Amino acid sequence: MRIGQLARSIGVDTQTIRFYEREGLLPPPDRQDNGYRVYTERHVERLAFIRRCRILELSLAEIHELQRYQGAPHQPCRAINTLLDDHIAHVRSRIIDLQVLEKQLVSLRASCNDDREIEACGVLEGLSEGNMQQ
Amino acid sequence: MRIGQLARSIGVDTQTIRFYEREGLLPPPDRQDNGYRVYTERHVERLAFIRRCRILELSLAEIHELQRYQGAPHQPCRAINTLLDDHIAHVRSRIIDLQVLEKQLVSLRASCNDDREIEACGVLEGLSEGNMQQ
DNA sequence: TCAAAACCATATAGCCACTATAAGGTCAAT
DNA sequence: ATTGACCTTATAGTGGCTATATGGTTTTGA
Ligand SMILES: [Zn+2]
Ligand SMILES: [Zn+2]
Ligand SMILES: [Zn+2]
Ligand SMILES: [Zn+2]
Repeated sequence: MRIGQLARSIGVDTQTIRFYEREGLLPPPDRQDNGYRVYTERHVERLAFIRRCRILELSLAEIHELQRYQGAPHQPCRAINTLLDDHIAHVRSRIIDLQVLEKQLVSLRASCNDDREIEACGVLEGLSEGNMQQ
Repeated sequence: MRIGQLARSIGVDTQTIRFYEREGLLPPPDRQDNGYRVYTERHVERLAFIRRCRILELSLAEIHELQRYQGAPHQPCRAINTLLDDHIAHVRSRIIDLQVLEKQLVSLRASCNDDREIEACGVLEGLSEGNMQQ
């Protein structure tokens, strides 16, 4: 299986596959005589794993860590669960930040209707005056 | 006022100020004979404006656009309000994405307790099998 | 008085996870 | 013979900074 077929089967760009190889997330495949990469079923699974992690917005570093754990199957799995807990905490904290942000933005937006001159725009005034909490 | 004092008064790094100047968000200040930048009260206000926008996570491009509007004070302000509406829409859509993500992560986490070998880790299994929606 | 500390300058590279572009080699079908 | 689809490497760009290197200037104080 060549790179284009692998890319289509998983739904990523060929560039991304080469990028993962450079980053050490995908093992370097064998090459044909002409230099073309040849992938196996293992590469397909490995790439699918990476993509599932990325959909969950795990970082490449976190994925790398998970791959290291996979290499030591008889260790306790607590580190993996902790990694996920930390990631969940990041996501939750980001949600809260954005919810605060949304409130501020909505309140700012409420300070203007659409029928003013820029000079009198409530939004621009709100941004220009220092009445912002934090 | 030199760059360090400006930086401290607003709470940014001097590098950031030079960066904003390069990006065209802060007008280039006058220079002393030794080449040091000299800022005025206008620069302070302009930098404070940028930072308030950044706290609301407006992009530098959006801030640039707002600054262009400020230069045409007798135009109608609808474009500004629309810019903010679009930004609010981005934020809301990101919140929803992250909430979906959080649910998926929590459900994945629930598939493992802390007392297994990596081989049997529910989290790793969940990531390795293709049972993910989307 | 003179050296250290604090400040300023520019240029360059790194962060993250890709994405885009350039310039070219390989292969099958028309 | 040429098109088109595919493959290769190398390099640069995205955003919004932040860090580092290297060197000039000013201020402080022993
Ligand atoms: Zn994470
Ligand atoms: Zn308005
Ligand atoms: Zn926006
Ligand atoms: Zn586990």
